[in-house]
Amino acid sequence: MKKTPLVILTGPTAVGKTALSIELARAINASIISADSMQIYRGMDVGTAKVTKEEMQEIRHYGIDIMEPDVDYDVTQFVAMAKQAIHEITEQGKIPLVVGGTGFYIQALLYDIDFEEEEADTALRLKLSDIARTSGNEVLHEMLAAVDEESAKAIPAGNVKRMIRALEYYQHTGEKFSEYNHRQRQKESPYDFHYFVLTDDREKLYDRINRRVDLMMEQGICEEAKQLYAVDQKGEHTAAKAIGYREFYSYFRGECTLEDVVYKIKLDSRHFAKRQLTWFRREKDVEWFDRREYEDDRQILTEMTRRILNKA
RNA sequence: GCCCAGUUAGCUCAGUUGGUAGAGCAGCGGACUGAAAAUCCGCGUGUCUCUGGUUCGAUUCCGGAACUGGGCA
Repeated sequence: MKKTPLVILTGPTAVGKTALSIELARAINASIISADSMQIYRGMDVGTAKVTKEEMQEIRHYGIDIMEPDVDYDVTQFVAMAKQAIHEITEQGKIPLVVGGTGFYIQALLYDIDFEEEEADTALRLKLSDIARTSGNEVLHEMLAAVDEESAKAIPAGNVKRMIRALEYYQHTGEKFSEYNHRQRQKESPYDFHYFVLTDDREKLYDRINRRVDLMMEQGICEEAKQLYAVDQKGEHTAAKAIGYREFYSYFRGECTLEDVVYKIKLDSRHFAKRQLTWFRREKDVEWFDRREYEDDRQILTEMTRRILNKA
């Protein structure tokens, strides 16, 4: 059977994915699926640099504004949503275009990672994180080593979150997490895809990030953060972990100045962009588009379109 | 003009009882398969302001200069 075509457009925060994605969607007759872990939340617009209605034009967007910030979302929900959207878009004779900076989501979708086995076990996660807090990370690490040596070797004792997931998986399935991972890694993508990663000179990227944060301040990111804070004062939900929002928490509590907040948002965004780049560098089959090698978006667009249509 | 303090990594600063130096932050690299904008791991050579002197040896002690801050006129 012929594989479903799929185009991915990603890259670090602030490289200019959004503007290009609209142009690309028009050029290849696509609908867009957002692969962004924070743009799914309503009321978080300027801080997530969300596409506006005007920017969208006539292009249909999936996966934006589908959750309230006090409800948690995760990869499994993303994959389910995206698969449904791909089906729908393909039925219409259009190409699904995945756009967003959440590499983990893209990976899970692209290789159709199997998440069926169980529901997230919040109670167990809490219990395990309690153990780490009261008895120390080493105890958790030893627990993991006892059932899954390979995972214990791969996950440092400092990384409580990943130790918890490995233990959770083992408890629920009786299979070692490392074995499961190994199995998933073998998977071949069910899609006939292009994995475009947009990048740029590091200094230019950081400049753009810094300037964009200043702009966000003018556009009312503070008000949005205030609303989020009102809903989730403790910052327990995933949405409250978003860069551009979480930095306001200490300000609202009177622990720092607004200047400190701006500095921190810029810093966190730069660190984030760097992590994204690390992620994409490791991914297989990506096609890099370095802005330094092209004169403008027009040229990049032409080249992307050429590659997509040549294959089809 | 005089007196005091300072000048060490991109930034803030430690330190060397004289044997050419180290933290935090920044920056850089990496991991990641149900929290992922999350979480975690790793990487520190720099004219120790310049210039004379003492010394086997000075970033460290002494003299001078420059710059910065504070004080007195």
